[in-house]
Amino acid sequence: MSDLIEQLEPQRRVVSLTQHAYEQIRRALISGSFRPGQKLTVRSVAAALDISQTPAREAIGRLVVEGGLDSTSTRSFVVPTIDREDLEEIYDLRILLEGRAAYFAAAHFGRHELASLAACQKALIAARAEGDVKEVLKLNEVFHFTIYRASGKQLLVAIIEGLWLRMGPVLNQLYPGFSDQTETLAFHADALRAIEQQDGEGLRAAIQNDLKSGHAFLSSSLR
Amino acid sequence: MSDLIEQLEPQRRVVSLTQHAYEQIRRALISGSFRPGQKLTVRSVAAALDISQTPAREAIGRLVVEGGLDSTSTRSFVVPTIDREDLEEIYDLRILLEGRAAYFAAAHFGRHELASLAACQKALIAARAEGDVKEVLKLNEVFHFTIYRASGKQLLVAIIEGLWLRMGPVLNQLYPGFSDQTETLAFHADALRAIEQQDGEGLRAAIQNDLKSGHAFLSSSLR
DNA sequence: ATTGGCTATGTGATATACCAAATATCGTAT
DNA sequence: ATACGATATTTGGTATATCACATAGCCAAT
Repeated sequence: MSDLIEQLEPQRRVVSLTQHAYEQIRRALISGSFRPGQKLTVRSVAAALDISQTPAREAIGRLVVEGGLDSTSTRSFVVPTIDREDLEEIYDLRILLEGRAAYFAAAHFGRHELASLAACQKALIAARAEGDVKEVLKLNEVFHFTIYRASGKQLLVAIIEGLWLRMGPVLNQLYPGFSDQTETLAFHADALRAIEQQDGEGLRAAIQNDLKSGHAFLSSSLR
Repeated sequence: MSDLIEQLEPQRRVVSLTQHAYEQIRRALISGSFRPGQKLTVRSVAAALDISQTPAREAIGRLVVEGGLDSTSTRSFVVPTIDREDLEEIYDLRILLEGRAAYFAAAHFGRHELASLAACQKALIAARAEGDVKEVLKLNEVFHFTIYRASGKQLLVAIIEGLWLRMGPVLNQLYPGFSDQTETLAFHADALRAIEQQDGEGLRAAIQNDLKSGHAFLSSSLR
């Protein structure tokens, strides 16, 4: 009897429309699908996702408190524009926090996770060779967060996600050049080596070097 | 003509009901007015604030994405319960980030801000003497955030606020003892001295010592 | 051609009705 | 008395109507 019960499917949890809309917009922001300054209206989001205004409005409101969207004092919502000062503060924190997550992750990596990380790096190299910028950015994200999540520090990872959320739109502006950077691959290789040796400080350094090179590129690109 | 225009009031901006509800609940959470495990329903919030369900629901949803409330898989919202592991991670990050904000703040303090900070400390001593725990917690918050905001790092301060949001409910559990701690006052005095001398490292140390003593207390209290 | 105002339209905010699912209540059968 | 099941109630989720305000476009008057 209990065997049968174990097998039964627990009735697929249909995620709420609000949650779905929230995740869709959030993902689009992180992946740089939106342009800074782009305007969003409740009705346009509702229409695009074929839902009513209530869940669309809730999703937008949630992103506003996270800083993923701005609520202009006038009546509309826009994708935030990042100025140089913002960029400096974001990268300061990214270097600090992502470095920290990487440090803790080194001790927790299993064989399986390391293998999937190596596969990710391989795919990233291939995507870059093909000039598939969208894919490069996506795989870069997977690479980094695979490491961060291995730290086991959920709160830390959540904060880092919030920083990527704010970064996303600038990638839209700049990613044709951003994804072309060659140093990234070398730093990722350093990271893989550090993980194999369970070298926390080495992993921290590799990740921080990766971020610093990205920062240098964006900083010079941003006028 | 332009003089007159300067003087005109820009028509006071009535904050939306959603925003108001959000701020009310958030403040209640940070100040420890809610008990961990306490249940919130959309209708009860709407009734308490005398608003309809829509803004109440939006306010709750926003706090859920911030981690200030939990959305139990079943249909209801609860004030999160913090376990020991959560507490450790929160304090790790608080010590890191609040220390950092304090460090940057030391260089930016003006005469005026220092005076108001000293006044805050004086009030805190008085409130503690009277055993007014609510007031002690409130003034302690003002003291800390006056420093953090002086750093000029808006994003950093926002992240720190998010950590206080998660801390709030445990204060409810424990604050009778928490607000009785005597070390806090000494560390605050250290902080004031460090600010006078524009000693960033000293200010960082003072704040971190304050947090560490609080952590030690909570950690031993939490079973 | 410029200025002023009127109108139409778009938009966020709120209230409310309704639904489905979860929970609570209560009665019945053994 | 206890366990089970049917019914009632609560509750979150969604859609929609309505309101107030902002913006844009247009027209007329000077």
